[in-house]
Amino acid sequence: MVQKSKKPPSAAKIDAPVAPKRRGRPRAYEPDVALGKALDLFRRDGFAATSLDDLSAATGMNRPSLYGAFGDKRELYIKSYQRYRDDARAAMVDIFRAEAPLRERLERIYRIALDIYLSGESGPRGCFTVMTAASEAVSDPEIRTMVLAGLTELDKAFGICFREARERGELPEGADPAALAHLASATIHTIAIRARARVPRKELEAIVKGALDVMCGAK
Amino acid sequence: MVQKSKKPPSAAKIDAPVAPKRRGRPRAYEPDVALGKALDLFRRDGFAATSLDDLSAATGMNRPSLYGAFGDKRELYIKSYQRYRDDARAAMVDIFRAEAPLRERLERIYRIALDIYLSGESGPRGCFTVMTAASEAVSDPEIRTMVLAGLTELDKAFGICFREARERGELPEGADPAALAHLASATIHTIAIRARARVPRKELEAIVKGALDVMCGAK
DNA sequence: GGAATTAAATTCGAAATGGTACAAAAAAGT
DNA sequence: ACTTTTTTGTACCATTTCGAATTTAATTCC
Repeated sequence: MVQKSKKPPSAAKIDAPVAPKRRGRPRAYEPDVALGKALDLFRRDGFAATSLDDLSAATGMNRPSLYGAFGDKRELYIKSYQRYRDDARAAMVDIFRAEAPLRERLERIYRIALDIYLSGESGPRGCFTVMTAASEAVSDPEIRTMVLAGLTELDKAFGICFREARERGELPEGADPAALAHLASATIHTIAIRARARVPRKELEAIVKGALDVMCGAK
Repeated sequence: MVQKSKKPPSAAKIDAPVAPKRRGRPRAYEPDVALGKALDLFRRDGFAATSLDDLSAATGMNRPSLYGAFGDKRELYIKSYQRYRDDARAAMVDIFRAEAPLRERLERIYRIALDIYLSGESGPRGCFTVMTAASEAVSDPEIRTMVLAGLTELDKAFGICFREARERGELPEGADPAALAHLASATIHTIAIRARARVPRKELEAIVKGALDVMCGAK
């Protein structure tokens, strides 16, 4: 116990996630899980219909703590949306990068999408971008930028899929990857909307299958 | 001025829209235009973010009058949505019924859709079904029913288009009208969302063109 | 002209909302 | 033990919100 000085600064950069020995009273919440709860609420009810009291109850943080940790309601909304996009991207990026036949890749993407849209205790939660962020996008430039980034990111990911597939001969020479990508995104959007109207998963899967038949050629 | 009695009751049934000689103080507003103003607000801001004061200001009716004429906020919202669907249907029904080549019919439908989604003084208004009604649909069964009706109505109208086109030989035998109809609806949905994010009309038209190329065969 | 009827306009009230001020609490540093 | 720092928890405030009660105005019927 003689050498009880601070851990060698050489490892300082490495174990950033472990106890940073903060100075004051420790937090009674985990910022990440709290943000997840906030995200759930915003997804279900949208920006305006979600009150700070609701958020406070869901996160277990009282309002001043919420404010201190995330800023005002709008900032919390934006951070929630950021988190949603990060999660969605993380869930899909491996599939988009995978070396697999076009149809299989797309099937896996849509399976993930349906998982995201249909989960939720109090009904299917749909897609944050489609359901609530797009609404705010008209009047809020910052949210609009994020929505646009989300939309084009998806378009591009699909576009790469189709371009690679064409190069591999899975699609006819004349196929237009950009147009197909927009259709693939459109299919994402339509199932997000229908999920929110409680269309059962079976029907959504049928819609996806029909779209895949058109986009990839009938199986 | 001798024969100043009411107009002959024989014409009563015919000119229903003219003065019905109501009993009390006449209305200071036209219910139809007031509902249109309410619709505009709900489309722009959604249900929760639209206050009765906003609605009162926009319609020129004070709150008790609003309440008396349309019921509470939720009823007004539902009536607005009803009105939106009626307007949209009216704008499209002739095109859907028209005797014209598939591609031309679809082009006209999408032109109307873009007109609807992109209009609005304070930014593009998007689609009521997609932007606000679908959000409410999770928790409100009545709204959900209307949303589902709107979605399937569009699917069916597109389905008829594609079925007729196949019968006329405009599509290959193996084409699946139901799947194509879902893609056509999906394209409606995706442009509604993108319009809301202020994607310019030119880009939306390009997306539509690409979708048409895939669905109808490149021109 | 007066009663009846319908709607407008004013006003009220209870609850909820977003945000903040301030004191108490829990930890680390000295 | 005492100070410093950070967070919690309570209470508060001004404003907004939805809804309704009440009064006033405009019209038709008798």
